[in-house]
Amino acid sequence: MATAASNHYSVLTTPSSAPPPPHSESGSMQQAAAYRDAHTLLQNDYGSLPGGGHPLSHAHQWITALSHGDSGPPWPSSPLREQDVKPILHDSDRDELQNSTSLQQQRHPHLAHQQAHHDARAWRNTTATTHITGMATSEGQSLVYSQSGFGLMPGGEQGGMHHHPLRDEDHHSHSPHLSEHGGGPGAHHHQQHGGHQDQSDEDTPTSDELEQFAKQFKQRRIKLGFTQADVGLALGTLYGNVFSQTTICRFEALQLSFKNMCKLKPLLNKWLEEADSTSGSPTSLDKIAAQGRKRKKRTSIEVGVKGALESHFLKCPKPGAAEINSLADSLQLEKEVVRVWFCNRRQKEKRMTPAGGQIPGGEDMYGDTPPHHGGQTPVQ
DNA sequence: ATGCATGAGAG
DNA sequence: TCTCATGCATA
Repeated sequence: MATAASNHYSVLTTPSSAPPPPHSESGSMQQAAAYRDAHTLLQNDYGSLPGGGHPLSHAHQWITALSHGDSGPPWPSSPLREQDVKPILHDSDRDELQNSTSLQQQRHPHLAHQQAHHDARAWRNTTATTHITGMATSEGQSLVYSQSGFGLMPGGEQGGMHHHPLRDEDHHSHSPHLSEHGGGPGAHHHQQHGGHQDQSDEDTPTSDELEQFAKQFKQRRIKLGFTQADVGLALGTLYGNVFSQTTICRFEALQLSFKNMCKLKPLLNKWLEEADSTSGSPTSLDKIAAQGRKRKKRTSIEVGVKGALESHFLKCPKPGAAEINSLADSLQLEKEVVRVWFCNRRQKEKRMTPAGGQIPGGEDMYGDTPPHHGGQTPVQ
């Protein structure tokens, strides 16, 4: 296997002999899939493990602030309309993926990071309903949906307004912990769909909206027998924007930024429609060739070192070059590794709530304890 | 599901 | 250099 690890970058899913729709029965070997020695066979097996098996111990949700006393949703109705999707094409894409013409049709350099300050919203912990009726038998579900929507763009964003100068930046001037809402008042919570639930794919969806959609999406996806990886590839086939299992997973787990969620929602929504419409049609669909890429092997940071890093992070989330150098030296890690670690750490802090971290009652490092909206069932 | 990594864009 | 979006590789 040693040799294998050097190349073949997954995506070998090409089981033309895809099994029939798992509609039949359900709840048979659900979690089994999660532990079966799958990776020995396929690597993209992970997609089939969600279901009733995962404990979701980490319980995502970015709670961070924004305890608007109003009934308004935690998220601001940011004017994000541009759904410029960025196809995954880095350097290897054009090399290895050049054959799959359908892909990357558009690549706006102006992706921009108008992320603004709406990533630290309070997602409600509504992981409930993790039930899975159907089951993704295997990743081999040769995506059975016609490519009807091929080439069509979501929301008509391609129309030409996928690009607005909106950009607030994170302004890391103050304590990085406080993210954007500097204390509440600055909070931007207004949009409230009081009366009608728009959001079909246009209009900025609300946090609640996204949450529900994500949940529904996951359920349907599983019922249809698709894995997260399948969906990711399907999106590429349908719109030319390939996404990885990771992204789909994060979407379902609501671990993306608000803007990002909004951007992906329309795509996933369309996919759902397609998949649903053609759920019975045996349309073959070859997947994109694997993307060979010589990526640096993931550095495994040992627990002890991690602890040290975390300690430093608590003290100084944004260490300077000097600090990083010192740390790297102390921990005997590459400077780059340390730097990246901090970057990732910050991102993590921004997106989700550190499991078992500062949520309630405890000491929330953000100086803002999110009020647990009573009403929804806790994680099941 | 998540950790570490890459890369684009802005400062 | 940081943030932010995204993903390979891995637990």
